[in-house]
Amino acid sequence: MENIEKIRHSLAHLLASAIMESYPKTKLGIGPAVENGFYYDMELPKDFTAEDLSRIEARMRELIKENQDFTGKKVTKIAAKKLFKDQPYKLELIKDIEDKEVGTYQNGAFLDLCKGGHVDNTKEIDPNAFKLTKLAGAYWKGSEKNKMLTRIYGVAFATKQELENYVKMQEEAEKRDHRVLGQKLDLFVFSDLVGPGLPLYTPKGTILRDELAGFSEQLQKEKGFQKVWIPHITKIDLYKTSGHWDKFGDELFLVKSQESSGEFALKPMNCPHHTQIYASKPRSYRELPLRYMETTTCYRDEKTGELSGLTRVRSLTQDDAHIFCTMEQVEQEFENIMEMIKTLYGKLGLEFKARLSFSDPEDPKYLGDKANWKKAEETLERIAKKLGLNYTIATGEAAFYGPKIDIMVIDALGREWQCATEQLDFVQPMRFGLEYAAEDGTKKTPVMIHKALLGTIDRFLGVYIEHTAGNFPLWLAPVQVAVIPISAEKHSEYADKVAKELQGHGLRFEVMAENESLSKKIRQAEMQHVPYLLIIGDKEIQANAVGVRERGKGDLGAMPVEEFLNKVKKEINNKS
RNA sequence: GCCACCUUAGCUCAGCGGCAGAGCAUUGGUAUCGUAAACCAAGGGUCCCGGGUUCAAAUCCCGGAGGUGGCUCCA
Repeated sequence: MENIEKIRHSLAHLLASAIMESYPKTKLGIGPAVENGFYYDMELPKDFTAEDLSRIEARMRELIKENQDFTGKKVTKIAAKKLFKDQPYKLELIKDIEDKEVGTYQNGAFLDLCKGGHVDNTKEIDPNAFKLTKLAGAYWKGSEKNKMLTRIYGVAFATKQELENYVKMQEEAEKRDHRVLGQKLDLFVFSDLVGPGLPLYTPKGTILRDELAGFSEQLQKEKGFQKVWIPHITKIDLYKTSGHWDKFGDELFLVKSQESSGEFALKPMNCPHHTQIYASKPRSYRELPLRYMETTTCYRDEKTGELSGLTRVRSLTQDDAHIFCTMEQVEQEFENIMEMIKTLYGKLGLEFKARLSFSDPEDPKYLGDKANWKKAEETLERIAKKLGLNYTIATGEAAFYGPKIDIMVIDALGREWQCATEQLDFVQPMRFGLEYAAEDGTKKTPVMIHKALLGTIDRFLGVYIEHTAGNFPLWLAPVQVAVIPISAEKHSEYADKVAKELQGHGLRFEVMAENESLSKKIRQAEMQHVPYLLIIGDKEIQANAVGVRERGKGDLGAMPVEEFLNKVKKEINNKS
């Protein structure tokens, strides 16, 4: 075990020590080390406040300075049950342990049930390199059927400097928060009348969505994907057949017809609809692969507490596609998709790695026979190796109908986000009775591949806003050029002439002709992260030029309008 | 959905039992300005909603909605 992990784990014990001193009736759950720190779950005898938190934190510092030893001791389960007779959660843990003996650790007056992994003495802990950060609720043993305990989180590092770096990083992340930037840059809004988790996109936000979706569609068309269109509601019978009704029935938005019988639902995904286009007529092997794509919105009745900005919404738009093909074609199709993903994320300046999301053989939620699952998972891993993907395997992360290659995007702050996905599905073609006539004249079941390049556009936009901190590349920027006449009176006419040229070349621009100082207009445009500002004054009019200022680079000096147009057109075409 | 906290002008926030406030933004006026905030003035409020306590509630209590951080879930 790494030393920092020992420090974090030891701090969890010290947290419990300090708590037990103040509130001896507290029932302790578990207290492990986690990424960047530690936590302890407990049932406290009183409501805990932020002031209590800082008091406990101060007490922990004192305990550290006492240079307490951590001493481990194995005891029999019977002895342990006596030691922890007032701790019902610990007793439950002891019951679950299969060995005859269990580990205990003592520091100061506090004894905890624990299998070890501590520092030898608290003097190894820097009292200024940790902080209690927040109070949260957490279900006992992670199951929502169990009681909710209070979880106290702390962050901890080996040195004060590392803690300060971490805090700085958090502050940077806060500044980039897409919910904050979404408002500052006027990209999307929410309305209490429309409802939670239902973002409304402003004209500027819609440009971003359209440009991203357009790029994705362009890549797909080049690979032989055909655009289709499906209605956003369906009879629920569709999902009873697909298997989604059983898995996700309680997360469907139900729609009631007042004119006919039968229940309807807003579509929470598109694959079942797409199967019905495939199933509309007899298919031959000669038609395969059939690739249906669509940028379309789905609706999921997510629990309100799970909603968050654009990253978790109730109306989500996917650049979705479903490929119907033979088993032999699977590999080539996956390669095509991966090629699109590489191009897309390459142009967007995002690193990524792959996660093979496989089934958990112990979990009954996965439909279809085990042999097929095994075959599908082996196929995916073979493809991942062949494509030289940097991948990890995640057991229990598969969809209920098949395993996936999930693409984890790494943003500018090093955080990982699941975006693109490609999934192999043997289950739905079977359940919908899909067929094609094979070369030998027999009827065979096609394989289905689900793919999304951006994933959910809303979510991707949230990630991308934070990745770029709102500094979108020129081809995406809602306003690409701001034309700023120094004097509204004297220079507006020429500014309008320049604007007309920009318009003629399909550029998105704004003329800032308000009666304000040049500095103020530059400040406004810079705060909106406009990539290029064209300053227009007497000098420019005389030289038939524009004064170019580039975002983040400052004044580039004057250049003829023609030269500027060529420069930006090149930049846009290259998506650089 | 569960636990904790939060909600005052378009935005960021102060006020915390006794007259509803500031900065920015908006509108009007003056200045016509060379690379990140000119000056003056005015308008703008269901203090999230509903109920209760009180002579008196933005302020205290209860319920609800929305948000934030977690938990659970994520086709």
